Amino acid sequence: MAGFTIATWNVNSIRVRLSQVLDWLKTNQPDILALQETKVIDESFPWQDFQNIGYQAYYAGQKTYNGVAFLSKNPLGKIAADLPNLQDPQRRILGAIYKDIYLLNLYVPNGERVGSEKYFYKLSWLSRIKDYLEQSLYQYPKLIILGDFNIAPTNDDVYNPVRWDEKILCSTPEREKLKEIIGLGFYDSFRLFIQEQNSFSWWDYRQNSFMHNRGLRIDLILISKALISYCNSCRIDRAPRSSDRPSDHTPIVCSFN
DNA sequence: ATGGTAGTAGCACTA
Repeated sequence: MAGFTIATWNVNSIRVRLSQVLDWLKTNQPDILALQETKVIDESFPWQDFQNIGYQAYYAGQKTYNGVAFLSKNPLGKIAADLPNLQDPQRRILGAIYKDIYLLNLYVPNGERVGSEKYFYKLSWLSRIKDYLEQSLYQYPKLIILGDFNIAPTNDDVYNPVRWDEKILCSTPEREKLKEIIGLGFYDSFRLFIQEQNSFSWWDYRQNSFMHNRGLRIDLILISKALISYCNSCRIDRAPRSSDRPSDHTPIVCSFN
C-alpha cells in the first residue's frame, strides 16, 4: 500500500472559508480532506475551485445547516450520503471508497443540551451509526471514520473537566455511545502517538477561548485494527485557527505508510 | 447561573 495522508476539518461554512481551505490544501497536500458544516446546497458547492488545484470534490449539502464533503486527489468510489438504517434528511454523512479502504465522514449532531430533544436525536443517531459500522466492518475491515464527533472522548480532551462535567459534548451517555463504536474494533489515531497535553481541535468563538487554549478535542480520526500497522502519525494543525475569520475548528491530519 | 461570538439570513436558530 503506497503512503497517503487523510485529514478532517469542520470549516463552518465553505463559502466563508474557501480561500483558507484552498491555501491549506496547497500547503499541506493531503490525499483526502473531509469537511463538515459546509452549509451549502450541492448546486452552490465550489467544486471548480478545488478542481483547479487538483482535488475532486464530493459533497452532500443542504441550506444553512450541516453539509459534508470529501476533497480528494484521486477519484473516490461508491459515494453515499445516507445509511440504509438512518434515512436522515440532515446531510451529516458521506461514505466513500479509497483503494481498499472505506471512509466515513461524519458530522455528529451537536445535541444542544443534555436532556434536550436534539440530545436524544444525537444518541439515537450514534446508535444507528454503530449498528451500521458493525455490519460494515465485515465487508471493509479497513475502515476510517473521521469528522466532527461533537464528543470529547475523555477528560484529557477537555480544558476544564470540572466545568464541563456532564455537559453537552462530555456527558457520560455520549461518551458511552462513542465507546461502543470504538469497541467494535477502532482506535483513536491521535492517541496512538505521544501528544502534548491540552491538545484540542475546537475552541468556542467567545471569550477569546483560543488565545487561552480553552478548547475540547471533538474532531477525531478513528481507524480499524487492520489499519493500525500502517498509521505512522496523527497531529492537530492549530495554524488555521489563528487565521483572520477562522473556523472554530482546526484540521486533524493522519498519515499512513 | 448567565451570556459571550459566528454563520445564515435578513429573524431566530444552531452551534
